[in-house]
Amino acid sequence: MENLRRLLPSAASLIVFEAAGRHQNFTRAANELGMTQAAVSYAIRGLEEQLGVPLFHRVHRAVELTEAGEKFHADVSVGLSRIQKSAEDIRAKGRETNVTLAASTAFASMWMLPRLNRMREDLPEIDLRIQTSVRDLDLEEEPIPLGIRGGDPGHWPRYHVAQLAEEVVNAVATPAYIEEHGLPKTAADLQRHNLIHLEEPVRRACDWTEWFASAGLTYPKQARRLTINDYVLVIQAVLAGEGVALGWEHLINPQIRSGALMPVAGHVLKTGLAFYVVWPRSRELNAQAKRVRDWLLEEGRRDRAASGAGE
Amino acid sequence: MENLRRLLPSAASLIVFEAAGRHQNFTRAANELGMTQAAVSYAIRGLEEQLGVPLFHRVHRAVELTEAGEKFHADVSVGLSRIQKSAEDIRAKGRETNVTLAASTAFASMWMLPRLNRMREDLPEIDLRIQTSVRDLDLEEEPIPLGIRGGDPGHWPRYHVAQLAEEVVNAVATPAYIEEHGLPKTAADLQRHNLIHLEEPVRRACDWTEWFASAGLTYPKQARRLTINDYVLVIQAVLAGEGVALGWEHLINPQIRSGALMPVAGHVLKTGLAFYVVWPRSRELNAQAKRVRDWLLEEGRRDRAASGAGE
DNA sequence: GGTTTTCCATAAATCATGCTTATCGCATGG
DNA sequence: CCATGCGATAAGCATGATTTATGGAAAACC
Repeated sequence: MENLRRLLPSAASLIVFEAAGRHQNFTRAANELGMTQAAVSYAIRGLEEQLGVPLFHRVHRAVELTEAGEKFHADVSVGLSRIQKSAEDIRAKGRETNVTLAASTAFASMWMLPRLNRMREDLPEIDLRIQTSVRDLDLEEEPIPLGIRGGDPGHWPRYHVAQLAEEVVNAVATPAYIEEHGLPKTAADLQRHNLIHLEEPVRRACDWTEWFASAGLTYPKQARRLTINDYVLVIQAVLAGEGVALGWEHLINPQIRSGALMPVAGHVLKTGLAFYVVWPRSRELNAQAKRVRDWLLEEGRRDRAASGAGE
Repeated sequence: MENLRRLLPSAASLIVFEAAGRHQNFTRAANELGMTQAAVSYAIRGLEEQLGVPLFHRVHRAVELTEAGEKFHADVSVGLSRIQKSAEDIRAKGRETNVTLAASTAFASMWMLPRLNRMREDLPEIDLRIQTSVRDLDLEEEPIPLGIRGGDPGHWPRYHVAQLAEEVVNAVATPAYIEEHGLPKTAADLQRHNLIHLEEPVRRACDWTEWFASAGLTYPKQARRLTINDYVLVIQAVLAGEGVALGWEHLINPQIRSGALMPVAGHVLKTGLAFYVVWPRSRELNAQAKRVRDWLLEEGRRDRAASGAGE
């Protein structure tokens, strides 16, 4: 196989030839390509010299492909169109401005939502789309580059992971509730309060039993028990003054900082697990997704710093 | 569909990319292409800017294709190799130096053979191959660009034709024969001579009957009759002093000029037909075949001029 | 039939881009 | 720790692509 560069030193003339052959007319080809007729003539002549064979008959005031030109044109068309299509696909993909993030409704509404404005400021050209679902999606199957997951990364060997926040579980209530029912100073105090339960149907979430256990207590049998199957609704119930619930620190930090919620009982549960930004190893993040990922992680760091400073 | 030239202004970088992707190594690609590593780096960077997507990971002291690069490389490889193959085919065909000419054995040995040296001088780089056959070949079926035919071009509408020589039929003998048997001054004289007959099995050829008729005579019943089925052998028989035969002027001109044969009886038959160089309309002559055709025609003109001057 | 139009080819001049040279940086491995 | 290997980068250059300007020839038009 000959060296392609020696065979076709002026690859650009292939493009010219393709257009010229298609039109069988140099002037029109020149128009299409945004160049002059003379340049087309020059390019074709060069190609003919390279190949040692005329590609066009010059006849009347027109040109038409020779037999060799016809054949070559067919092949060049096919070859170039394949390359062109590929280039267009790649460019289109590179230009895509939307990045989809798979997350739980809790994360979406309690972590992302308060930060969307900031994100719009930092990454104005990125169109973030949040895909919420009841169970963690398999990103390898979905056309989704990024996800948020809580748990043990050892269970997701097919994903890259970057930690966003530790799993820290607080008992929280509103100032109004505390005013009415008194402040539970210890975990033991809490056993007399209205505890709101999350019954997460799919994802793992710690419950009061676990929380009390971590405080060295057992979960109190209690009459006034409210169970809700959605974390967002649990927090809304707390905000409505219905009682005390467990809240993931990274999700309720904004409300704690604003004073809407207060941690109570002086005990937190650190499960040793964490929440992660994840993306499949099988694909590559495009530039935009990378920026979103980095922004999320940076935001996580900012949040930790803010909490740390606040303590 | 976007303008390909805007999409890929530097088409040459495709070739560079193909090599670089194949080697996954810029330095080696540069070697293969006969350029410097810097140029490869530059070309790839340009392509990446065009596409808006990195094509290679720069890692350690190496590069490897990104996902996008991988895909693009596959398409570029296929596309370019198709074009390359086509270009190679065309070049090979253009470089072919052999030209085949289909002709009768008579034309081959009596017209071409004496001129081969001259042709080798005039067209030294062309390797002429003469294909002789008993019947005129169908050049559209055979991979033969040029042929020699005698007859009426109206019968070959699918061929381009260019006249090489009129059909002029002479009665000829050797000086030795004339010395021995006396010079036939008229056609009538010939009726007492040893007439050698050609019995052409396939191609049309005029015979003594026709010749005498054109002279206003009838073919003489004659005892000493020699019939040969090959024109070359007929002439050889004449040269051997066996008698008088009919000879196509354009074929025996060399011998007439050299004195080896002499036209006798003061009568020639012009049939109104002619001999032609022919080539099929369905294909195009390549450059070499054209040169051979033009040389043949020029040689025909030279021959006529020489005969005309000689008269 | 002459004039105009419409093609392509060609020559000269210009411009730009692709390429080279030279150098640096960085990571690896002896 | 230095040598080696490989890429990136910057600056300058040269070639080749492109333009402008012109000519020619066939066809179309009046």
